[in-house]
Amino acid sequence: MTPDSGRVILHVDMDAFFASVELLRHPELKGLPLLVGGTGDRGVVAAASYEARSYGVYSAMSSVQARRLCPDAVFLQGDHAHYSRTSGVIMEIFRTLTPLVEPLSLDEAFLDISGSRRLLGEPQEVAIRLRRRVKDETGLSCSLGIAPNKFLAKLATNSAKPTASRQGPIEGSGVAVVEPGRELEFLHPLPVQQLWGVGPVTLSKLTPLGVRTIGDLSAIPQEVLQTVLGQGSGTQLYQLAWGRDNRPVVPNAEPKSMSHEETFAQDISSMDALRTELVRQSEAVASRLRHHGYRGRTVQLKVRYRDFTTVTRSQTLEAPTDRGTDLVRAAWSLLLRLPVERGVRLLGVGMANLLRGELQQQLSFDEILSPLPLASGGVGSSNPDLKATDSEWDATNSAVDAIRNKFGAELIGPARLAGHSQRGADQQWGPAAETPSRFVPPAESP
DNA sequence: TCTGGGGTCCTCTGCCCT
DNA sequence: TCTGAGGGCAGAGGACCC
Repeated sequence: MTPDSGRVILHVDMDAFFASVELLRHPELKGLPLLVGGTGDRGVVAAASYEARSYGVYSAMSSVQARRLCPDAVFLQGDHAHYSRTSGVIMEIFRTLTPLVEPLSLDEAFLDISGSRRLLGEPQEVAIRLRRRVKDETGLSCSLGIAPNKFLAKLATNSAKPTASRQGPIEGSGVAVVEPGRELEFLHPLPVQQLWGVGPVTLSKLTPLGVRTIGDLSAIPQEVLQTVLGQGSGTQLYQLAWGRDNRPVVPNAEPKSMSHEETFAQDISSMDALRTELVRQSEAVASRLRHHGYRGRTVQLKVRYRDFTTVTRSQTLEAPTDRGTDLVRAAWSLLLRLPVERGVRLLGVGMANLLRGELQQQLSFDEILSPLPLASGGVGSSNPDLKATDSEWDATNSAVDAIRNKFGAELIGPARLAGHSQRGADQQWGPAAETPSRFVPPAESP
């Protein structure tokens, strides 16, 4: 028996979500191998239809490799905004069941229905009804797992999923239940890679210990795992191997960081071009911070070189900020300390140490000693004698956000970005190809 | 043959202070 | 005054997840 007895956790995972959403917009593609993701040579597959999966293509595979394995696949540049809207509709359906809904990503969520058995009925019946409702209201299929905790519920979902074949998906059970008291019977035969936290590196440390299944892992003393994997990971994996996971379903988890990063179609070695990218990304992060009502203290810079070595640098500011100018200043000083001549493949800017809500703004020395009226120099003036104050920056940012909300993000921005096209959310999975691999008619607007 | 973007969490190291 | 131990914190990087 696990300590989780009494809880009823539902895990829902949409089947091939992005690909299925595209099939609703392009019904003529039904039955064909379909890939969604970054169509360029540096892109990756975000989702593959079950027909495409039967060729060995899976999500996170490089687009080049996916094309090689399945040259006839239709490859669509993803439309993140559309998937996000569809996800919102699905999450609202979940919330009619219980307020305890924790989205894991656009296509996955945990629901805690522990207290609702009398109201909703037996968990399996609840899951079957929910699955039918999602299908009726969105046209999309999902798989569900029910168990006494999150970890087991998610594994249960995997066992309920459809499988791939050249003829299309072979239906799974759709709903799988791990009954209380039978957790280990379900868990221990599974391969150890199915444990949360076991990736290639951890697997390579476990294999010499003779660990193949979760049951094998559970037989290793916890102290040995702590020695091999570290205190935290060793303890966590041992607990999971015994089916123990008491993490609650958290409906509104606060973000710990926000970032924006981009792989370029060609490597960049010019400082001027990198500065432009840095300004663009800093503005994007700052805009999101303000939109969600956060400020942050730690600015992070990420650089990936041509040879794929990746370095990160960070700087903690004296006061939290949500201003693009502050991010640019800190990120630029970090970038100046790195060699870029060999070519930068990816650049990223992020903010961590987030704080919520309006904060008391401390006056800067500039403001105390020489407050300048906005009209005298204007915000962002390059003349140091005409520097804008903090409150002027905040007022400007508010105005810019309002204009962007009303007319679009491209309309207004830093002078440095004038004439540079803004990168859209549809490049989430890497740069797009200049020409599509197969012609697909544009989707009609919803 | 390569390897996206946006995250979280953990570990290790070096520095500062007591 | 010097030195070492230990705690707290920031920074860097690795591993992992969807």
